[in-house]
Amino acid sequence: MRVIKPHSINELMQRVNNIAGMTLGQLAQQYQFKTPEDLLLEKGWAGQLIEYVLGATAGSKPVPDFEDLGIELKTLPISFKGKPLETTFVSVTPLLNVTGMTWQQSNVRKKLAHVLWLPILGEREITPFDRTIGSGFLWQPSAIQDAQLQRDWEEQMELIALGRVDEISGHLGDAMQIRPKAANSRIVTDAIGPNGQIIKTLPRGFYLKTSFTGEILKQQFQL
DNA sequence: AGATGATCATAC
DNA sequence: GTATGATCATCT
Repeated sequence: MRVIKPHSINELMQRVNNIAGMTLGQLAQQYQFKTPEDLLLEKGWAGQLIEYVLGATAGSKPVPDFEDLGIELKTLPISFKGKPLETTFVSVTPLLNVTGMTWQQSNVRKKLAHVLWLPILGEREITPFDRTIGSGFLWQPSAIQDAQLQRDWEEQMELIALGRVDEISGHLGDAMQIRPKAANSRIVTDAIGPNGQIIKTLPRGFYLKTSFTGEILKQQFQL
């Protein structure tokens, strides 16, 4: 038995509204999911549970979670104060063949074109079972937000194009940063080196900083 | 405390 | 290794 995919945005949002206020544990029981004691070994558990419950279709394919609707699902752990507790992974950072790439055609922009944010009260002192699901909402970047992301993307992708990937750290970027995205720090992938040669480096990913997602929450709930 | 760097599971 | 889902652990 699996959940059938939602056939409209309205249907999707009805499902989202129906799970608001429930705990992850309640939801997990209802759908025969096991709830881990902690997320040490299952960091993606909440996201995968919610995907299943809402009828997401993508699996591990590089397409939006709700492909037909063009919507990407992102769970967002928040504190008691309603602020994001973690950065939000967006996509892997391309390190080869980046000359000529544009923000308009980037994977980051495509991923963030239409996002279903689902806040979850995720303080570490709350066991996964008791974490409460908040009110999910749809979001599309404003012109200002898009420009903000574009600046960060272009600044950091330029360094990569110039063969300076190893100078990149999480300190760069106003709204979006580049950080490691790998099973461990010994994993390597190809990138452009300082002299234009191919070098081995740690795989990276784009992450939205908590200040940026915090503003998204603010704009949504402070109205 | 908050942010950066490191890491975990799974499918292919 | 890459892509999906992210949070953990450590340092400042």
